[in-house]
Amino acid sequence: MQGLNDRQEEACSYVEGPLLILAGAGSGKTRVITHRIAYLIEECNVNPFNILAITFTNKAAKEMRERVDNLIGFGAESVWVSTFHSMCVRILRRFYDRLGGNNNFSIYDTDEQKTVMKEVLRLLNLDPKQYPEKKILSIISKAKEEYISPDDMERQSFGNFGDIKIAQCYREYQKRLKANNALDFDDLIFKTIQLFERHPDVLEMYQERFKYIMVDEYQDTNHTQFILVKQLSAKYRNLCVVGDDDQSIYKFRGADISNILDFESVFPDAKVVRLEQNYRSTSNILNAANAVIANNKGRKKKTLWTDKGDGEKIHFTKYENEFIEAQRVTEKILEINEKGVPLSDIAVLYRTNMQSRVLEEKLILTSTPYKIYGGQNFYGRKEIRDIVSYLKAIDNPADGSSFKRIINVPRRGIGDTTVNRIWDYAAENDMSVYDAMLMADKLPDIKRAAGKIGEFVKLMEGLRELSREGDITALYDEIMDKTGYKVELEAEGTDEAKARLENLEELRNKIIQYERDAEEPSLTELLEDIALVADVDNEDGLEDGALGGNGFVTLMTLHSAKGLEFPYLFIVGMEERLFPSGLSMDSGDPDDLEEERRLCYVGITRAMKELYLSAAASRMVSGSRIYPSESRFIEEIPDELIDMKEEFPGMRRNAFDNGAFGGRGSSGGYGSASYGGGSGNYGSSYGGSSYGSGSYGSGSYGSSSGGRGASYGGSDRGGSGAGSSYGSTTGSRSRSTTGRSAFASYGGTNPYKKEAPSGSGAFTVDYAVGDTVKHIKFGKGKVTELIKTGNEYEVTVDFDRVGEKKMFASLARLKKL
DNA sequence: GAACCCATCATTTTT
DNA sequence: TGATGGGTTC
Repeated sequence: MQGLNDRQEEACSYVEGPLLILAGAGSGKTRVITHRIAYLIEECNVNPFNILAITFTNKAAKEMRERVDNLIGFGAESVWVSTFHSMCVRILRRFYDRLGGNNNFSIYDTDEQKTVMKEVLRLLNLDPKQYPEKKILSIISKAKEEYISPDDMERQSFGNFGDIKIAQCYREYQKRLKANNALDFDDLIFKTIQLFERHPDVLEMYQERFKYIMVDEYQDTNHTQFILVKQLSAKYRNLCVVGDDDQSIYKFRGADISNILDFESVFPDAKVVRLEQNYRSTSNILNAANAVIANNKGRKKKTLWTDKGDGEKIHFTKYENEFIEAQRVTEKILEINEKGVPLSDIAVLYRTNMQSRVLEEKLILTSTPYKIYGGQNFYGRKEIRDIVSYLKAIDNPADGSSFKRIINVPRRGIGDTTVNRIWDYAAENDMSVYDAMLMADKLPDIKRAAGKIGEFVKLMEGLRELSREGDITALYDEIMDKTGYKVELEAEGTDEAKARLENLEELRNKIIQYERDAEEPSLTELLEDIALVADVDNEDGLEDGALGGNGFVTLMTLHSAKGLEFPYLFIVGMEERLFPSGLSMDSGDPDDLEEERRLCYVGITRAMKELYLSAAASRMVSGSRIYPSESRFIEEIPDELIDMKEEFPGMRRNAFDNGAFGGRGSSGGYGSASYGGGSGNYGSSYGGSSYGSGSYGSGSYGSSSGGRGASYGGSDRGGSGAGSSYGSTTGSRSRSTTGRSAFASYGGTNPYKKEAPSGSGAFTVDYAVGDTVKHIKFGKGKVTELIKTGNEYEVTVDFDRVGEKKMFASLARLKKL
């Protein structure tokens, strides 16, 4: 086992019996797992067929698959590398009938769950205001994660009225799912456990198959996943779990940290190996992370170390507000980039998605290519969901949720009333909605719409007929064609419609690709892939810079950064009540705060070379301006590791030229003076010498404080300088990433927004002089002037209400009328 | 069935 | 502030 340190080697060669590998951040965890698999096969003569490696995300599974294949070569393909969920689907597709189900079940996502829950609420005559489906679903999900059945729940309610109602919803929901021949995500695990419990022969078959089991990211497992692992490993007891309790950050979605903390009491003969040597960060960064996490009580003690040098100190700067914070972070990024660091080596992390917005604005302004991770994914888009629903309805005629989605899309004159009548009838008679539709003309009160239903059924029958031929691409084309979906979008002709058509074309490509790559393509399996693989787009993004390009800056939440690393890292918004979040502080459960601290630990340990932390002295939150103090996590970093600064408007130049002023804890004097009574009217206190006057003027951020007139009048330091130097390089790259995903973000509000294609500095407008446009704040107006300046447009609009305004097109977000 | 208006509500997210 | 969803109106 070349290239492994002693601890890593120990972890790899301990193969019999339970083993807990406590793998600190950056300690070469994946390496250990893959090498351990290799060791099992090559040194212990274990048949690869008998090895199971479970991960959490598809991405991780894919990565591990590749690494195992590379390391082992022949025979590697028989190792099962899988996520919990896809493993369970595979098992249930074979044996769900043993539980009285249909092996051809559909998998429901949150949207479809909501549809079902809405029906349940209607059926039980519950007020959706009192029982919001989202809340009920989350309670049910929690129950399922704890392996609690509807009966258990009712028993545990001890007569509490509300609880009983929820238990009833739970029972009815399961009933409706069953009628739809569908399972939700939690069911996948739940039903597998149930299958194993009720059918020991099936369990034993899998126990024989999986003699050696490895679970990655064990700190993220929930209770049912724990049960499942325990069941599978009960016979041979060769269970190796790998994780880091300090990186447990998913309690809110059911992760149970006690799984890892109590591993040794559940398996008293377990061996524990700690991987504490970090290969990622400088020792300053590491020591800061160690110091922060040391404040947590419930943890397995671990101290990361490295033989790398100290490196630079961690930088912390407190800025006046979130705009300046974003501004300065952007400038700093460009500064680092100019030294030859590709943008892909730089990331900005934040606690909440909302914080990305202001950063985005500054990055657009400076034409800095960026990419936001998180938010809406490809399969979440309306048009994709629509067509996928057609496919699902064809594949599984019992799938009521999918039918509900498409029955009137495109419009075919089947209204809610008709739909409700059919659905009610189906529920009352315990039949599928499709069967109810088949006899629509016999249903009471449906006479008028019966003909339309008949046509729809005929359409679906035709498509199902075609689907039997097995050519999914042809089926897709027929759906687009025969339903009129394509024609409708084409007729619309808007940019949005065009973008939707492009997305659908992308879906078609994915289908073609699937049919080409799959061993035995089937509609069922395709839909399964779609259900279980949330986002296919994110894959290539991060490595762009590694290919020699400049790449783009990565923006993401601290959560999504887990498992990644960046040479230059910014964490913004280090403020009390933002990070740690206010909710975690108020919850009363001290572990919530500890989880925030773990999140901070995860954040810090993402940094390899340099770490820039920042906070804003004032920030807009939920519509009002607040004045947070800096995060306790900053205080927890030892003085000698961190370089503390404050930059405030009046002293701005000093702050900038002289570097630090005021040591820690000196925040009192500065800034507070300039905030007057805290009325949010900070605008007047700066805009002084060093900054172009209109930089933060009214129009752009909508702060109604008049006075400045045209927004962004002056030239912005970072803006003009960087704009020209980055414009050309970025323009050419935008397309090269992944085509469609060249758009700046999947998240945000409008995935089709024309502005700000990441990577391409080229911003385009769809209006011209003379057009009537609408501004979100100023209302309607006429474009009187449109000047292209570099990558931007300066647009002048004569508004009906407020007169003439000059603004940057990328920020004004004008809509052509 | 679409266009508006008002109220409400605002962590983190994968499968 | 702003997005979103429900309800109302034409």
